[in-house]
Amino acid sequence: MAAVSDLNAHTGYLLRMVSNAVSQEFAGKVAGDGVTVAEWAMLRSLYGSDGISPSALALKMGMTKGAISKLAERLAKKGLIERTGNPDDKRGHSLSLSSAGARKVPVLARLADNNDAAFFAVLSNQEQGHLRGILQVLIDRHGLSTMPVD
Amino acid sequence: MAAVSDLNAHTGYLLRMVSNAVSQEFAGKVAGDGVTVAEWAMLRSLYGSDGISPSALALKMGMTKGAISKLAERLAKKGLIERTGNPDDKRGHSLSLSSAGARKVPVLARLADNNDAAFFAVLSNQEQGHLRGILQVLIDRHGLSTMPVD
DNA sequence: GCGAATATGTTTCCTAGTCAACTATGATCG
DNA sequence: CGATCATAGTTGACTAGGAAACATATTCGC
Repeated sequence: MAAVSDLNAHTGYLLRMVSNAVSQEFAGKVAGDGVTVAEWAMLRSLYGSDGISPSALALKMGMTKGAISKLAERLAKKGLIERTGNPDDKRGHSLSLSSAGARKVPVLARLADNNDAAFFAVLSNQEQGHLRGILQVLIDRHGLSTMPVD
Repeated sequence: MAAVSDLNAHTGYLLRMVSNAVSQEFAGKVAGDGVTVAEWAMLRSLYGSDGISPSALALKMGMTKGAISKLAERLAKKGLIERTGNPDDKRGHSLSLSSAGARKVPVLARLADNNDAAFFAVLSNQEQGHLRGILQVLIDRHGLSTMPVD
């Protein structure tokens, strides 16, 4: 083996390549709807968790509260979500989908479904299952599922 | 099935979670050596391709030339690489490791090896092989290996 | 009940990358 | 040869996110 092993040899590196490719492809598809991948993720997270607080959402989405703050700002400006103050705790806010946002989610969800299906279609059903299983093991063992997505 | 399928259900989503986790862990480890993940990737790419042009490197690393330009700027400022003009074609430049940079690569390579091994150690050898195989299929079928890393 | 610790969001500064405009140089073709 | 076209690299405007400082607001301990 070489002293400096091939960068390609790292599984983490392969993972990053593939992950970037999926995301990038999806980014192109949702761009037509005027949203970014991160924005879609937030809209999706709000669907079903309406009225959640920014910090809870940060936990759920695996992002910092600063990032959520800015993301929410952008979505509010686009009229897709609404921010309201909490009367009980004046520090707290509530994030929820606007009606325009709520209408957009199913459309984007369909895009996401299609994108995923198309990208992984080059694998057999068995391989797809294998991949998902292995990823799930990694997620569990590394405690990555801090987010109770549903 | 729900009208809006679970975001967790998308394989691309799982992939992104795991990929981010590996990268982030590695980022923490190389931070002690004063470099970022992107900087390490460039140093590693230069090792063995000394004197490569910025645009060739962009192709190899799957980044835009603008990104390479800025990355090179940072590394040059840290004294880890050197930029020299090309006498034949006054447009072209050559990037190469400085001696300090060359000394740093093996150290970082060892860190990368360890990080990868540790992260995927929760999988059996067979599972690791499976994962790599599947990722390689995805990379091949989607034409992602534009980069002749070696 | 009042001071200290804690929680919530926002803001600022930084890294990181894309895209597109731009500059400078080189190549091609009439 | 010279106009046009192509290529190399840099730069600026922008999106995106993390880390930490910050301003409020709340709660806890005494």
